[in-house]
Amino acid sequence: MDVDTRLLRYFAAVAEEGTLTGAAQKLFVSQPALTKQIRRLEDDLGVPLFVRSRSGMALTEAGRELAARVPALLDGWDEAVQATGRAARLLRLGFLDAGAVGAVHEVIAEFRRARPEWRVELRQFDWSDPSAGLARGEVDAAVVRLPFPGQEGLNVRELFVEERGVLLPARHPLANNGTVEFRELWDEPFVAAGAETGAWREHWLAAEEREGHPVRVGAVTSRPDEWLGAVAAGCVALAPASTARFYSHPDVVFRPVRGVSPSRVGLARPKGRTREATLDELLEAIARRLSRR
Amino acid sequence: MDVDTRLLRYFAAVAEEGTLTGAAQKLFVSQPALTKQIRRLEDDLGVPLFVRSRSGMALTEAGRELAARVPALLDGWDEAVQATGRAARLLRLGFLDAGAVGAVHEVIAEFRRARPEWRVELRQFDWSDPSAGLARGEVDAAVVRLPFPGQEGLNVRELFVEERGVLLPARHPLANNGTVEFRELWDEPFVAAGAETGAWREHWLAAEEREGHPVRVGAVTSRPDEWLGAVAAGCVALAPASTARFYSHPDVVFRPVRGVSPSRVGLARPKGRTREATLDELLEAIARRLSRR
DNA sequence: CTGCTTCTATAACCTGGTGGCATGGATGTG
DNA sequence: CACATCCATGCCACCAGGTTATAGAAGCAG
Repeated sequence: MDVDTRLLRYFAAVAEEGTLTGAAQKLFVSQPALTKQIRRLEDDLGVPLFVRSRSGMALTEAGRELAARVPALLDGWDEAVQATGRAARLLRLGFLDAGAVGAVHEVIAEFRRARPEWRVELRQFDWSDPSAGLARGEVDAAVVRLPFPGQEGLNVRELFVEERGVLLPARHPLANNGTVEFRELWDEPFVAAGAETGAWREHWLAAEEREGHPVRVGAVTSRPDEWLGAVAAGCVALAPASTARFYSHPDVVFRPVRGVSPSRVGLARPKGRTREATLDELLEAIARRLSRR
Repeated sequence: MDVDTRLLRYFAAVAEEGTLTGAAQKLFVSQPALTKQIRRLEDDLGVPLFVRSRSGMALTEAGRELAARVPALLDGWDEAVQATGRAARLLRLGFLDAGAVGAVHEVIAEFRRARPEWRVELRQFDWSDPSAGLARGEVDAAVVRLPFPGQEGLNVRELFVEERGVLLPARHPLANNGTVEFRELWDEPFVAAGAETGAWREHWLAAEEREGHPVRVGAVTSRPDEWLGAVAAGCVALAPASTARFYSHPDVVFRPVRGVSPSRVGLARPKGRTREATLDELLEAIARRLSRR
């Protein structure tokens, strides 16, 4: 019988979490999708894995047998992926926005000179996965924005802190001010990340700094160009200061904001994985460079 | 990064076989499908796994690393599937045609009385997989028709031998004869299994008994009802004698044939897997009953 | 008892992955 | 020089998997 490792991750998440709803949030998928997948797994195996109830999903005996084996299988696969990367002398780095990556390109160029036999791949991820590919094991390490959901399962090293400002349509009245008070933005329509990103979405809507004032969501997007487009079309969005340097749009302006917490940039890698010395070397170099700011 | 175990089996087959074309036959898929899948695996990993040449596919260093780990992962998964079956007291048997299964139903009924806590699931597979689900690990054991491709990788025990005859349209001139000479059928349009089944297809077209005379394929099908339908519509097809007892169609008749080898029925199970005592017990009972004929 | 909350299940719809067939291109071989 | 044997590509059909919206069941508070 064939399965996708994705399905195994789903199963493991539900087994651990005990509810579909909860697991769905951690996995960045909708609850109905999980319902269907878990049911399909049971159908394929011909064996019930959970007992459903109002309070959630409890493992059956067969489910416990499976749950006992799945983590090792997933780890085994991740290790195999890592091994092919090692064999091919490839290091994969994930990132979300050009701002956070900043001087990383220079570090990589130096690294390349020092270790010409290695290749470094820099992959950009969209905001549907705030872990920049780490959650799914698609990269060896990632430059991330803290905080994000799933962070606890990773090894995260904070690098630096950056003020957040706001992107405004060029014609917006506040676009003339030097600095904007966050309070003035409370009733503006915000660009938000997808609902599946939970706390990450909240953080970029600055839900905590609103003193209970409700959020108006004007657009939902997960990619930088759509994001700028939405602002040009009349929405507003919080953004780290570096955004102003790396992205630009004729009808969008960036203004500092008083009253929102800063954005923290970190370097993340999987927990407790076998260490690849060359990767450590690169990450160390990146950390040194970025922390300096 | 997520993969389907199917993709891993594909990779393992190509790695072992050394050619896409050859592996495709063993896997019962088309060669272009394999080409695409292997390429996708390489793209996902961001690492080339094979070096292509006119003579086939040679593993790269990274490919060897992967090939060294994949079998263990696949075995691990199969074992996990088996474990859930054990925990749920479930035995899965695959079969292809009602004829070969014959008295198995009675054996199962007896077994059920003796071990009421166990459940036996009898699953029918179509001819796109002559191993009746064993190749993909979908069953614990299977009643099969020998020979079939992939047989070497399994533990096969021959049970009995059964003459093959021919299914003819009722209005066919030969339908009046008592026994048909196979030679008389050489130019008839045959119903065949899909090209992906290789030697299995050949065997049921009796390619070896034609003394080089070419085959005329009148229809391709993988399911019993389509198969009978094709015969009713004017094709002919070889079939084991038991077919006459288990399938019937108003416009189709069965006649014995002289000059084709008989069909051998066997009981197959995965090689070198941990033995489940209860499964052994059931298989032993089936073997005893079927061999008696 | 009623309304709210918190679970899972179902329905309708959309998209992209996966496979099949037919065909092309490259490269040794009789 | 034709042929056989590989792998790659283009086009098409289908289904698995996702999303949103909504229903259904069951505790819990007033």
